[in-house]
Amino acid sequence: MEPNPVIKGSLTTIILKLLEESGRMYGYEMTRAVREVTKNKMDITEAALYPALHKLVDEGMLETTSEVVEGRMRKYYSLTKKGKKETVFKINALKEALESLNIILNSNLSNG
Amino acid sequence: MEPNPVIKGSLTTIILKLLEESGRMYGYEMTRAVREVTKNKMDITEAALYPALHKLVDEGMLETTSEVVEGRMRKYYSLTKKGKKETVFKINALKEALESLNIILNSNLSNG
DNA sequence: TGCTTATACCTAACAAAATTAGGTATAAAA
DNA sequence: TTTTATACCTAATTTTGTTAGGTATAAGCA
Repeated sequence: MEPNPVIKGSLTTIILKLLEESGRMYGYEMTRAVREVTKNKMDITEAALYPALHKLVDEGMLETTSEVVEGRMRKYYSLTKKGKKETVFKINALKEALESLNIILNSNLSNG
Repeated sequence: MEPNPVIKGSLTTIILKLLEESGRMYGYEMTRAVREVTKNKMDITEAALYPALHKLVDEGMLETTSEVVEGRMRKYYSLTKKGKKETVFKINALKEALESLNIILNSNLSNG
């Protein structure tokens, strides 16, 4: 059973949501957290994740601090003030979009 | 209140779902149907829709019949046998992906 | 009559975002 | 010592949607 890819366009919002919940996380940790909470059904790939993280930093949504832990580098990301505001909007927009999509996927035109 | 864009990657599945429900529809009708069932919250643009329809025809998922109704051309689309099978898979995959996304958006790591 | 709105199809150029397919490096386990 | 896990990353390509149009008919309004 292969995992679903991330629904396109939702990756940025997923990142923001994870950071809103956790305070700070590093990239690799995000990939594991998503696998875990979705029981391996969703997999965010590192090749999509890292560029998305860098873009959010460029946009002023995230800030980073780097640490070396057990001989390996970790780059922690956290929300900036601007990022916190944006997170609220993005999550609401995505939730609304998901509701619309659910209406279509669950509609039964012949009965409704 | 501007409508949400379609969640990227879901347009194909939306088309298949509409045709599974309705049997046959034409492009313009699909844009109206989506607006109506979602109460104007989702808007599928014709510039995204028509290329997506053509691609599905190329892939053998849809077949078309053209008619002139009230002086205007209508191109009706319906699912092929292959398209019907594919529709089941695509809808299930998208529903699973939405469930995973909902888990993340509704997760409260501090309480869970 | 002329203008606008609704219906109905479409494409080209561009941008955004993810995929494919790698690469580097350390630590731990087999 | 080879593999697995951790941890970062990029380049080229593909997929998909957006922006910004175009064509044409019919109906409604001024």
